[in-house]
Amino acid sequence: MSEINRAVKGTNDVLPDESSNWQFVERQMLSTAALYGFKEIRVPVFEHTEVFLRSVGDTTDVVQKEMYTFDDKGGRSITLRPELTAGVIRSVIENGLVNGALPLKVCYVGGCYRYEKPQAGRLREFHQFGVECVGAAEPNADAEVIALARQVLNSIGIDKISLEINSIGCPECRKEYHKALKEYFSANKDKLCGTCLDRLERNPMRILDCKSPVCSEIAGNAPVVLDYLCDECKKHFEQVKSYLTAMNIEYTVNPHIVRGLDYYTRTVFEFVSGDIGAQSTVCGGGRYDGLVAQMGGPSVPSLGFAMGIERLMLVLKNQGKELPSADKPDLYIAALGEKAQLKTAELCAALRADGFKVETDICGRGLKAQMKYANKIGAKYSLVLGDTEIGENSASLKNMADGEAFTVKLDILSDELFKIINEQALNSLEDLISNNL
RNA sequence: GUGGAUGUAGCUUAGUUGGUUAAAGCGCCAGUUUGUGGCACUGGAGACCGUGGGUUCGAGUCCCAUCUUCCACCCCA
Repeated sequence: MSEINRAVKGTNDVLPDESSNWQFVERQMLSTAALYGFKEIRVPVFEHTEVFLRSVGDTTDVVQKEMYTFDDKGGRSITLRPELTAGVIRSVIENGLVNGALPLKVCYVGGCYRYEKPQAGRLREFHQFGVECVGAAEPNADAEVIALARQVLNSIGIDKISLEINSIGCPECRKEYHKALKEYFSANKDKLCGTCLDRLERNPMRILDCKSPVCSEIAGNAPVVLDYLCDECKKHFEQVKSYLTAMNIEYTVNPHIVRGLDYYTRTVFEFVSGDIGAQSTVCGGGRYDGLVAQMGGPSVPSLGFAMGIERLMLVLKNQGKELPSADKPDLYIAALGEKAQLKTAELCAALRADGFKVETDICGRGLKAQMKYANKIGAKYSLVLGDTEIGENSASLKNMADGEAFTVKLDILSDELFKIINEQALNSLEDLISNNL
């Protein structure tokens, strides 16, 4: 296949049969967020490159080797967003939203772009749902945001998933911890793998995450962050845990979870699934108290999370979960002949104006083919219209599920159908029929 | 960026030691007495065998390159 009919590497189409799943999931996300007072914000897919350098961090892999960056025709350096927090915070600052009522609670759904090597659950264009809560420092804010994530997952049918939390402290206590880690790992320098030697310089906390057996064994005895937290951070973390318990949210403390973006402080958390391969983090988030100030706004403590929609879809699929399917057509009208087609057009217009999903033949097919089609698309009812029916001003309405048919008058078809379809009035079908006869 | 696997009709696959018009099932379309779907039967359309080179009288089958997809590392959602 040539390039013209092939999607770009690492991108995915959402096909007609899948789109209702996406619509369902996104609807659940936004409406669940609304329960907690989060309103949707929509920001551009691209930003000045500087926005990401400042927020995500210029030493991170995301910035160093995964961004789609280019100069536009005006000579600006532009980057397709690799995540949404940066752009959202930029917008919050630019539009002065921090001057309004705090906390500011916003949520978003949108595509992100990262030049990565695709694998299970990892794409170059992927979609995230996330929230940002700006201006809340208290530990119950952390718990509330985590609770929201949990409820979103539940609302789309994901229950088998675990929550891991950790605190990576504030910049003050993290300095101490880094020092301790460096000392510890330097002592074992000769045993560490190549990448970890590199990490030792750049970000020693990453070594805790290494999957090489040797490194992880060494990491097992490494100093634990939680032991290095300052009193304030320690207290905050304890309170977050109490709130989670109070809200009946199960969690495990995993001192090895380290988020990859520079802006995190204190609480970090992940929802992890064992059903989708190596890329098992479905939702990641935490507190970023310094970010707003770092991006030129006032100093306001904030936090948030993001979840990968494709990964959620994978979890649902691999766990065998069925989402509510798209609504089927209420009625298919099979029309025979020109006269009937005109009448059908009239009926379709009236019924659709009333909010019914109605389809009819637009391929010039015969009756049998039309009925087959009606069956294929899952129409709940079908109606055959020909010269005879037009002459008698009545036609036979057929329930496609059980084959039951009954007569309806054409001029009041809309009303009758409405009665039938609404409140699954299948039990009152008989009344309807006798009334019509 | 590193490593392993894959690539034949819309989908799932068969194609023997390289040999005449590349198969099957599902799906699609159309028929099986006149105007009623689901079942069954019959027929039809649909593939330059990922792409580009090469070896050969001859390649879907062998070699090289390249791309895609998949899986893992790395990293992250």
